[in-house]
Formats: sequence, structure tokens, C-alpha cells
Amino acid sequence: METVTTEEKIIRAADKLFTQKGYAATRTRDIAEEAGTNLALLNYYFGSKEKLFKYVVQGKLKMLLGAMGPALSDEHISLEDKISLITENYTNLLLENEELPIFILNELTVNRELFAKITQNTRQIAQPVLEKQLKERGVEISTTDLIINTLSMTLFPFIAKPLITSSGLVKEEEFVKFVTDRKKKIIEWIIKITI
Amino acid sequence: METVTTEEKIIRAADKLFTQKGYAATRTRDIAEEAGTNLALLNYYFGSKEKLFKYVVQGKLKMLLGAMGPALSDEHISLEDKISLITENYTNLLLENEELPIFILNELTVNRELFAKITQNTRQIAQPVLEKQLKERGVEISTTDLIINTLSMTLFPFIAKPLITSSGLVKEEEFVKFVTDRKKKIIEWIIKITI
DNA sequence: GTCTATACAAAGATAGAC
DNA sequence: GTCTATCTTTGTATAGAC
Repeated sequence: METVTTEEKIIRAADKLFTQKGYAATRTRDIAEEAGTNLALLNYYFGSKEKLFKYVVQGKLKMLLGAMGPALSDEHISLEDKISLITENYTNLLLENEELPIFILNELTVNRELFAKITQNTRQIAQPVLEKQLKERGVEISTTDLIINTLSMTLFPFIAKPLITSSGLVKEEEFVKFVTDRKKKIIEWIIKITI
Repeated sequence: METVTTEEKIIRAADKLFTQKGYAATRTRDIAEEAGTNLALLNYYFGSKEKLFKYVVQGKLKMLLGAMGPALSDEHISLEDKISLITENYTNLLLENEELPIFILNELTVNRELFAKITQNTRQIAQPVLEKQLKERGVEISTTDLIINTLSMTLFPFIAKPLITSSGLVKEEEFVKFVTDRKKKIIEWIIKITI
């Protein structure tokens, strides 16, 4: 018997609607209705539409970035395994939340400070370790290129999914198989490029 | 002595503001003011904010997709040159219009039909030729992976620029050099992976 | 904490005069 | 084609009952 507070109901309703329709097209009245409550409560708990939105975004952001940092900065995990980790984790996460990248990218253009802290922290810890691991291998590629190449190949299909499917490059119903099959390939490609 | 119609002034003002501030944050009153006219004229010519926005987006879309199709479907251009073409052209275009990818991706999620025609056409003409060229080389990779890999590595840094710079991975003032240097590297990487 | 009701401001859209 | 004035929707905020 799960008890859900009104605050939590509002958060879930907001998450659902913001995700479905975007910030601008979502009306606070609709969020309140979806949550089975009213406008006044929404403002009572969150103060404004924008604050509610930020709350929702923060949760998604942590989901996207949180788990990756510790693994990347672990010296005992090989480069190959780190690449696998990034590709596997992000592919699986985005398969469950296909709208996430666009959602994040949108907010990102407006609210850079919000993201700076988390990403800077992750990078500052992980990059030196990667640097060292690359140097030990005597590889020419920079950590920056390595990271960006891995993220590019993994994330881009999700970001550009509407383009990819509507162009007919990958059929809508084959998309899951496409990105799933790509996981192994990406790891091979990155290793081929990098090492 | 260039004569600019009111309609054209509105278009230019809209392009400028939508690009600077995004759709939601741009007020029709500001567009009208920027164009040196008024709200009523804006609606007289375009009917609504959304229609005006679509008009602006269409122009950008053609810029992004229009030039690429004929080159890709030309049998006399080698695979290597086509990869260079994509990477060079898109990098240069996006250096001049850094906001373009997000702008497009946003509109894309709402307005798929608008994009389907142009992209389908380009793909249908180009893909068979690429297919043939890959087969002649006896290469294992699919045209889909080839295209998506090339676009990924080229476009992703622009799409994720706020993330990349705010994380400190690439400094804001080094970004132009970063993507410029990447052009040559991407071509090498893609060839290494593909051929 | 929760709700109803209401006030207010900002922004998109439109009517009607010229 | 152009403008002024006005309408409508929507986000925000608050008063007051329970």
C-alpha cells in the first residue's frame, strides 16, 4: 500500500507532462489536474512553474551523469571496460528514456550553471585517470577525443532518432535492435580508433 | 539601394530573436519591435507565432540538408571524398550557425512530417550509390552505420557544446579550434573504421 | 496541509478604422 | 497594408474557509 504525498504526485505529473510536451507547452493547470490537485498546491509546494521544472530536470540529470563518474575514475578498470561501461549504460538508460537527451539539451542552453557543477566534478576526477591510462598504452589520441567519440557514437542515434527514422535510414520498429546491435560495434570501433 | 518589405523585415527579426532566445522566450511583440513594426502586422503576414517560426525553420533546414544530397549520390565521387564532404561542410556550416542543431532537433520532435520529405528524398537517392561503393570495396560496415558514424562525430560536438564546454572538457575559447582540428581526424577515424 | 475563488500581469491573437 | 484598441489564454500569486 504505497502512500504518495501530494508533492510527489505533482512531481510525477510534472515529469510526465514536461517530458511529453516540453516546458513551454505544458500548462501549470494541466500539471495540477494530472496530479489530481490544483494550481494553488502547485505554487504552495514549488513556488513557480520554473522551479518545479528545475526540480524535475535535476532528477534526470543525476540519472544521466551520476552513475558514471566513480567508474571512470577507477584506475583498476581498463580502458576497454570503461568504453563498454559508457556505451552499455547510456544505451540502456536511453532505451528506457528516449526523450531524455533532447530534454537535457534544451534545458542546457538556458541553464548552464545548473549543469556545470555536476559535469565539472565528474570530469575533474575521471580525466586524469584516463589520461594516465592512455599514456601507459602509448596512444596518440587525447582523452577529450576519446570521450567525445564514445559519447557521439552512443548518444547521437538517440538525439537524432526522429531524423534517422523519418528519413527511413532506420525504421521505427527496428530502432531498438539497431542501437542494441551498435553497442558491440561501437566498442570495437572506438578501440580500433584509439588503441 | 536595397528595399526591404515589411514581411522580409519581420522574417529577419524573427530569425534573429528565435535564434538568440529560442521559441518560447521570444515574444511576438519583440519581433514586431525589432522589425520596426507592430503585432498586428506580424499576424497579418504570418497568422501566428508558430507559423512564423516554421517559416524560419524551413529556411534553416534547407540550408542544412539541401546541398548534401546531389554530392552523396554522385558515383564519381569516392567514399573518402564523400566523408570529407560531409564533415567539412557541416563543420563549416555549424561554425557559422552554432545554434542550428538544437534549433532543428527541437522542431523535429514536434514536426516530423515537415522533415520527412526532404530527408527521405536525400536518403533514397544517396543510399543505393553508397551501398554500391561500399560493396565494391568489399567492406563489412553498413551504409547506415557509416552515415550515422560520420554524422555523429561531426555533429555531436555542436549539439553537446554547452555540455562539453561547461564541463571543462573543451574551453569555450578553444571550441572553434577543437572542431576545426577534428575535421581531419574524423575523416581518418571513419576510414580506419570503415575501409 | 488542502482547497475554492479570485486577482493580476504577460503574451498571443484579432477586430475594425483608416 | 498599417495601426490602435481590445479580447483571450495562461502563468503567477494570494486570501480565506476547512
